[in-house]
Amino acid sequence: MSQIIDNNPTNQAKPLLNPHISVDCVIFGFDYQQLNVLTIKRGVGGKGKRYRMALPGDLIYDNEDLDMAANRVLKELTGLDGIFLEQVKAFGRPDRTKTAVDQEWLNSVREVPEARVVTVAYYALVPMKQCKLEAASFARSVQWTPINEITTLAFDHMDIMQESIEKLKSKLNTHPVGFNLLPEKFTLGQLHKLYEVILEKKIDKRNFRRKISKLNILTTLKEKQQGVAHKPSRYVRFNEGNYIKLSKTGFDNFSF
Amino acid sequence: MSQIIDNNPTNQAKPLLNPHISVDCVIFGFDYQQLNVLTIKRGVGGKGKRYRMALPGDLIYDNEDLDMAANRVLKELTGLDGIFLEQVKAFGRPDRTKTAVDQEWLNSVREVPEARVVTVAYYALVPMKQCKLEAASFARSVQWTPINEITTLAFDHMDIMQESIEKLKSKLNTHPVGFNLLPEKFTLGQLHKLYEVILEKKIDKRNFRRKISKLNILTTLKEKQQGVAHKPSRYVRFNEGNYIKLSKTGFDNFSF
DNA sequence: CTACTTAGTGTAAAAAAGACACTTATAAAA
DNA sequence: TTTTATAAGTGTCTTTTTTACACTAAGTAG
Repeated sequence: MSQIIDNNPTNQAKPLLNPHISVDCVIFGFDYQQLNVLTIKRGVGGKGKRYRMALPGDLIYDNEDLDMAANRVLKELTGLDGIFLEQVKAFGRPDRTKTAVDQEWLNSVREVPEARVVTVAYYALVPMKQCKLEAASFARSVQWTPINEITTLAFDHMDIMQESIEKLKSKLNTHPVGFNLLPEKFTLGQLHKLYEVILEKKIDKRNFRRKISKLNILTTLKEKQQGVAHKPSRYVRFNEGNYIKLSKTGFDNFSF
Repeated sequence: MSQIIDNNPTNQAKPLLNPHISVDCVIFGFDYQQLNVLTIKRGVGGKGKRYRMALPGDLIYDNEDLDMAANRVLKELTGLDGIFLEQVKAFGRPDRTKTAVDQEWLNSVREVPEARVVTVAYYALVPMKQCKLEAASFARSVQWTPINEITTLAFDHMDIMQESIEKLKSKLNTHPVGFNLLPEKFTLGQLHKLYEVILEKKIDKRNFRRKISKLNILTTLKEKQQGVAHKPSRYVRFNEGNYIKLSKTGFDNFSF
């Protein structure tokens, strides 16, 4: 926090007094095949078919906490509340909004388009099927995009996405947060695939199952998978009680 | 980043357009006994002996990157450059500067004391002995304070410090960054103590030494400790080459 | 020369990780 | 109805890592 102002006259202090502050959200979804991120398309310049892909985000409101702002953006796009959401970090390169295309869009939408914008990035893990995507007022469209098909994004959003992916990976190695990407009932095969996709490596099936089961956070249901052309799996459910107990003591050495 | 403005007239959007942005630094030092943090004292109200302890920080300058601002604060206080410095996260509670004492100080020092201030926290690891502490223009004094003697700080600086300590702990369990808190030459005993102090637990000496030595990032020097009332230790030196090689492949399972 | 202190070292047991292959239940295709 | 294709589900052995544990050595202080 800024408890300091440089009031030494020999230092030419130039405190930045009118920046903008925004949040941007990297919203992850898993479709049982690959990892996806919610992207929005925005018109550039306001007319024609030109558009630009970006991460969803917004300026923070007066009296609004950063976390609240991120939750607001998330809810506006997906309709979902109470989602796993964690701050990544702040991004504040002075030139991060200064390319020609970025400025063109800001001109059409901001009162002070040249203002410096510091953004606070968040990542969220949502059960993809439960999302009701709704193009917010600011976006021409919202869509899930597989992460390896995202090659360019507005501003420094590629950096933000990349850092969020790294954060997700390391989180997965210390906390079993993958459940947040799955519906209430899921199969161990789906969870296994999820880990392989996010960590980008093959994981031995038996070793995976052994390790997960030792965590004691899954309840196996009676219900079986239906309509699959192979031996159906028993569904499991995430068991919050054990997870919370476990969270407190911590599971430092959980990693594949 | 803020690529979104809510231009839907039914939503009463209240984007925050004149916040302040600052950086705050949690600067860790190790005196071979305990973990210390650099704190500053600031006069409150401008007269008398009343003061308030806080973390060092400053408003960011125009055209200054966040990392640069944190490095600037760090250098101003310690005289040191090229120090291990990592962002923790942004803190932005709307009321984080709103207590009476906090406002009193802001009144004496800010043009817009009631402005909302979002701060970006950093933590730094410095070799304590190499610091030449210098009270910056904004601070009445600067001093090292053992972390367990810090009970109150201005604003939300206690939260910031606490989260920084957590971050340091988990960093130490995945990356051997502890070296940054020690001078160029040090002993394994000192490093051992450092781990015990930061992680707040006893670590078996032989197991500690084995694990560290497997990392292959230390070079043992011929030089011995002098003037100690016990068997002198051989000094070791951190071996950057191996560390960098190791950093790339990552040492996921490094934890005590 | 005695007392005190930290340095420095190895081994055995337990736990975790890694490698590995076959049977089973279902749907789809022949 | 038989065959084929697909993912589910399961156990053991080997290697690696972790943990627990105790004595001798080299210096200073008194």
